[in-house]
Amino acid sequence: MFLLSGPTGAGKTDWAIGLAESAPIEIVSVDSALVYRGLDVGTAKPTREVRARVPHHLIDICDAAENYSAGRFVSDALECIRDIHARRRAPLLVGGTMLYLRALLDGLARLPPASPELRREIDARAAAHGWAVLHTELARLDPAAAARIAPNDSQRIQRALEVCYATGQPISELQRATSSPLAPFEVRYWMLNPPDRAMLHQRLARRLELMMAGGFLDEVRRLRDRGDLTSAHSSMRAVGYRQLWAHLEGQYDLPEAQRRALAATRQLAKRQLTWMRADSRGERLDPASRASWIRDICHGLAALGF
RNA sequence: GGCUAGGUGGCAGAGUGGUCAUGCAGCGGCCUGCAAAGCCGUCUACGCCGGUUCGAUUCCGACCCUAGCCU
Repeated sequence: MFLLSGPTGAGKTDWAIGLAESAPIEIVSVDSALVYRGLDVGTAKPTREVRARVPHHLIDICDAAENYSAGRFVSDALECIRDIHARRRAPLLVGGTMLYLRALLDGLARLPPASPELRREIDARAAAHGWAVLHTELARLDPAAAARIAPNDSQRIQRALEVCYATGQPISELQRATSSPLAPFEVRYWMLNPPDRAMLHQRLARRLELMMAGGFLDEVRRLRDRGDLTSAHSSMRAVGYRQLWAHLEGQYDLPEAQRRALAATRQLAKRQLTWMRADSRGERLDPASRASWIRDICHGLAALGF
């Protein structure tokens, strides 16, 4: 099986589709935003036509009001991989959600899933007393976790407390043991690495222009008009959606929203590049080497009898 | 030409005779079930020239530029 990651806008999707056109592969998306139905333009989701031609998985698998998670991703992805293998084809996992990728590569500890009740309760206490107080409480329950988590890092403090309450054990203890769910497979892992940041920024700007021209704002308006979504849903916290939502709420004008959306996109790409730099496992690919990459994989697959 | 206000880091915007504004962007980093999230760290600033001073971005003078008003 194959893994292809890279920052947003690097062209991962094009590569994957290019490969799928000449190799017996199916694409498994590794992307926390593509899972949501109704988020199309702003996520640069592969079109229906493309998906009719090349099998894609883990796209449009949940409602925008749901909260998908890394845990669900790992089991969903493993199921996809098994199915694709059963069809005598090779899975190509493609995406830029680095936590998901890492969860697959390194495994996730056996932790309880999110508990909406506990989170609500923790949020309420944070609103009343501040996160610093909860961090102090964490320091009492799980000193090792508290030492690693910044006093301001609301999300991780919440998760650590949630796990402590739910299991009665410190999260730092439970996180100790993990094993790679990909261990049984032969994996090749590539990272698409744009050599020039300025050029990537240009691409991102151009892509956002195209999204705006392609009805991005209407898409967000439609989602907002459903009435059951809020800016707190993970789907609406996605890059671009958040800023356009805020604009529709009257927080700033459209040019400002677009400016902020673009900045958020650049920051996303930067964080993805940071993950990539820290990961020595993947082979770095230059965007110019697409044709030879495809050729090599085709040869490799042919040798394996595909 | 005269008067007035002002010229602060990529942008916005405080302030002070000798340590630090701050926010945004940028850059670097962290990352175990919300991750397109959340968080941490970080940069060359004081228009120009001279003067006062132990020391000036801050005080004084000239000059340049900008905005408004006047002729």
